[in-house]
Amino acid sequence: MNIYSFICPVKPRDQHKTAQIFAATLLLVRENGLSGITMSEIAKAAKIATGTLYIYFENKETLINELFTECRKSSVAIYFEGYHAEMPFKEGFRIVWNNLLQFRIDHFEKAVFMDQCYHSPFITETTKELTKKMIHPLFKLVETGKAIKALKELDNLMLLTYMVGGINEYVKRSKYSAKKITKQDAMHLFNLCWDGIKA
Amino acid sequence: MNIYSFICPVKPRDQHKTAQIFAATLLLVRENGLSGITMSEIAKAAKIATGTLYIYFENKETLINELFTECRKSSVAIYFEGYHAEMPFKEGFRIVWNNLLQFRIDHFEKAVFMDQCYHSPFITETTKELTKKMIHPLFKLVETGKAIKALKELDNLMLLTYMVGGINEYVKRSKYSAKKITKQDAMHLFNLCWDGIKA
DNA sequence: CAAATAAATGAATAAATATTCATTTAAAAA
DNA sequence: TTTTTAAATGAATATTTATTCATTTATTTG
Repeated sequence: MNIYSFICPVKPRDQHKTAQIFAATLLLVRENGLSGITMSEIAKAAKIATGTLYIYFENKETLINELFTECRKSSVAIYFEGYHAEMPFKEGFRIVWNNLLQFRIDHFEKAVFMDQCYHSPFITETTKELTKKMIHPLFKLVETGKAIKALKELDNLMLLTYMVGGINEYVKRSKYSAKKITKQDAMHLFNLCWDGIKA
Repeated sequence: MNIYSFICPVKPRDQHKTAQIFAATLLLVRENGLSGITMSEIAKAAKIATGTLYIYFENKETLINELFTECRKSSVAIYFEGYHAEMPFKEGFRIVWNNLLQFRIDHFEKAVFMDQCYHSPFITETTKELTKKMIHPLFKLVETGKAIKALKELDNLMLLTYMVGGINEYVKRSKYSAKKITKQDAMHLFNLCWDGIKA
């Protein structure tokens, strides 16, 4: 009997290899779409045998759900880097907004993957609920903004989707036209957003 | 020899049945994602035999490419309904904006399908180029807006993606939370957009 | 070091899915 | 009505892809 049986219900895994598998999957999804990936291709791209994949993940569904959760987690972790509640609201908002943009630029493949997962049959209800909770801090941010009259008194969802939607779409189209997004572009884009949502 | 051999290179098809197939595909993609559809399921949902599907479409790739093109065409056709170049700019812009929103509400399944296709391995370069040209009128619209100093002097892509991205994301999230979008919501959302992009 | 245990392999199998085609049914022409 | 042609069918086949497992390789323990 393994000592982990009591301490940890999950079998310990080589973190490096897990990361390799995740990276390979993201790469392939960006290149071929969620409907274009196969387990053997993932294994090949991760430089492991197909069988090894099944040591790390029970099946394809599990792999995709775990990767989705990991992507959400890592994205939210970045969103609030450098943010402090005591900052003037606009300054804090700009930091979060910039982090949102930067995440999508730096980890485009994660953004693409999460996008694709939205309508996929792979993501389970459990994963959906779990990852929904993770973005709660964003809702809190816009709520604060409304409370101090910095933002328009509108539905949270509306403010957030307008903020996020514009970034998403711009980064997506820019990547496809091989356009590099400059600091100045980012500033202009922020102003578009801010002028729209400020009270 | 069939008279169409010279007049039209494409075999004439029962329009009604083609529409049935398209509708079935859109329904299934909305429900199960692009990676979750099979040819036999499409046939079943369209109430025809699998073999019949292959009379209408050479293969799965062709079916999806033709449907994508059809979705783009029908969307752009709607965008400029009621718009006239002689209108005051903001009025015309509002009409197009509203049509964009309304299309995504009324034909959500088409929006989902097109979204999914973006990163899919099915859509060929030819289709991408073809459909890219179709959205040219939207670029012209924002260009006009800039020319008369109604819109900020920013990159076309930036203005357009910010306009479209917000709508996309809002409709998407609303549908998933089973939220009905009211006329008032639409007005608020328009103001978010307009306040952001106006000069 | 040898023995025992764990991890990795990838060819083989099972399951799912695209595509075909011999046959049937419907429509048009004679 | 009979003959000819076109359209539709869906079971059968081919292909692709998920998953398994007997075997090999690496690691840990005594």
